[in-house]
Amino acid sequence: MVSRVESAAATRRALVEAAAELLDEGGPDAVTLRAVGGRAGVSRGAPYGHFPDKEHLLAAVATKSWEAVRERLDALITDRGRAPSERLEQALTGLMEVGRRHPHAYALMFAAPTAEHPEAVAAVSRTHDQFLTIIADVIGDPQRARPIGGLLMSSVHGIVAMENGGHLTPEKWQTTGDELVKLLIDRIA
Amino acid sequence: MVSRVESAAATRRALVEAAAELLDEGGPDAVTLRAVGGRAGVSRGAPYGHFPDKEHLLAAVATKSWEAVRERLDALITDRGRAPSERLEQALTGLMEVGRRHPHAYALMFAAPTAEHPEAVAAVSRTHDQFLTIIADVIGDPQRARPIGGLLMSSVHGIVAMENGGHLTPEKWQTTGDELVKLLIDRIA
DNA sequence: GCGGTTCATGTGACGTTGTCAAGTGAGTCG
DNA sequence: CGACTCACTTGACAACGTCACATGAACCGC
Repeated sequence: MVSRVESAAATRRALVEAAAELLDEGGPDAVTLRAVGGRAGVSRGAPYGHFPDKEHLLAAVATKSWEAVRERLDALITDRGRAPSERLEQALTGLMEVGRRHPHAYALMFAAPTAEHPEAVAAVSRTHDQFLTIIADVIGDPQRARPIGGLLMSSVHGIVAMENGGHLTPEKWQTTGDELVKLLIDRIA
Repeated sequence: MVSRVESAAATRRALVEAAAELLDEGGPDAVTLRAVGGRAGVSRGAPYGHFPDKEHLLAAVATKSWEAVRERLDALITDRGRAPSERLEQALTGLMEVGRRHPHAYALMFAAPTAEHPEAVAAVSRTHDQFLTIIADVIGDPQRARPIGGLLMSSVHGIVAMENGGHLTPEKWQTTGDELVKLLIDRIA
């Protein structure tokens, strides 16, 4: 019923999910290989059968998070019932939502992926491509869409990062992240 | 000549500087209390005479970095030889420059300062105020300057963060961080 | 000057962490 | 059914943050 390779793949999935859960619940310090193994139902050394080191496990978590965002964008692109501008707004606010709901995982997604994690780099690239697809539908010229897309992506990320870092206090800036995204789309897209 | 409190203050300064140097040179993993003490010329336990724990030492590094940025802005504001718009551009590109030259310290500056570090929060607030001063000189209405300032600050931070994380590749977005800052100022300020 | 006090620093120790090497046992195949 | 494979367990080690205690020089009242 459960072949050996299937159970190995299941363990790998369980390890990544356990790491993601621990990251969500307790931040980076809570992600211990011992805790990850424990939650996944294996021992502390088991992860080394699936990942060369802790960094690669975290890269797998980042990859999974990026893939989840990409799937949201896929659904958005497939849904032909919405106007392009509406899709763009939903794409950007969707990213902000992820950053708010899973701040630590979000920070991990935007941390520098060392060149030793090609799968993470590929997942980021695929997701960015979907962003560009959505943006190009709003901006007619696909040549102009790329820099505009870079600015939108960077700006929204900055807003989320400032929010999560506690640097975007309403008292200081007299505004909120949501308002800034609206203002951004208004001025840029 | 060197009183006891003076030498203690000097040691504290040396510890913060050593931590900042190690952070620049080897990233967060290189900042161990043993290495910090060693570079500052004291033992591994000496930092505990000046900081309750490692986190507070890092908060002092972040505070110092923010103060350095604020001093740059102070000089920019005092310099009456420049047009307000030029001052704004220099303020934003100056922040980007800091992010490029000291990526790890920059990341530390924008990490979430827990409420237990009021000095760090105060340094951030003071620096943001100077940003707002410069921005208000460009935007006439000081009421409108605050949200605009929040958007500019967040966006530039996002650009720097994307750059440092390797997520702003020219091939993908057909642009650079410098171009995006220019585009941002053009559209927003 | 001088004895007692204060306090920054040095040192030994402990629990935890990431990591590796050796061992183990269940699943797999001829 | 026997030998092999391979994911997993366990023991061990160095490094880390942190604490308790020891030390010695700078300070202060006399």
